[in-house]
Amino acid sequence: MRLSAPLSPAFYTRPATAVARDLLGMRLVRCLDGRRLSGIILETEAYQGEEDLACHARAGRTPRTAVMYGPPGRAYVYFTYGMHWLLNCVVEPEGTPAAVLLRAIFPLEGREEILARRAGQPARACCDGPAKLTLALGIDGGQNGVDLCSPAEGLWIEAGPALPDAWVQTGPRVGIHRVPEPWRSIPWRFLARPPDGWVPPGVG
DNA sequence: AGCACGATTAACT
DNA sequence: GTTAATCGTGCTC
Repeated sequence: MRLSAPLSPAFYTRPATAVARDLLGMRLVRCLDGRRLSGIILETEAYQGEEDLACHARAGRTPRTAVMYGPPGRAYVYFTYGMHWLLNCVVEPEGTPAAVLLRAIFPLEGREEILARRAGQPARACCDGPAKLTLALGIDGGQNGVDLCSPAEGLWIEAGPALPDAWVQTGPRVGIHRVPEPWRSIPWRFLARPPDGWVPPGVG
């Protein structure tokens, strides 16, 4: 596939756990006024189906969850705690509500602007949380529903360096302590831990 | 119409 | 370890 091409719909038309694992190492790209910001995805969580009581789709199809019922490869951006925007990508075929939450990136392009947007934060901690990365990349409710398989709307995901399984840890999803078992403990969090000093290849 | 709570973060003790 | 900030959403009355 062409370099710098958004991942195709086929990538997203799969179970949330598979997409969540394979998104590790991919490059999240944000275009703002012609400037390109990007980072390597290092942490994700899978949310799959109405049965998954941690997934917003547990409430069925509502105005908020409608995007998750739509075509795969769209952004699902929602607002929480009265102040934070969180970015997901919709997965599974249309009609099947599922999404993958993006929780952390390794800043690459536009590092200066990213750090400026995260003023006061050390570089190491500037994008290591789901609400931190949306702030760092200028993502909010305006991006809800955008097509991540097209560069037209300034937000997409490209191929990046493959990360070996040895670097990937799994565990329970974060921040859902009120959710009943087995959903509270099911290991649908995927965290890449590259060796110290690792820098993604092919970047200037 | 009212209410409890949230896929969080930063700043506390 | 604890807690305030802050408001959309979904549920109950």
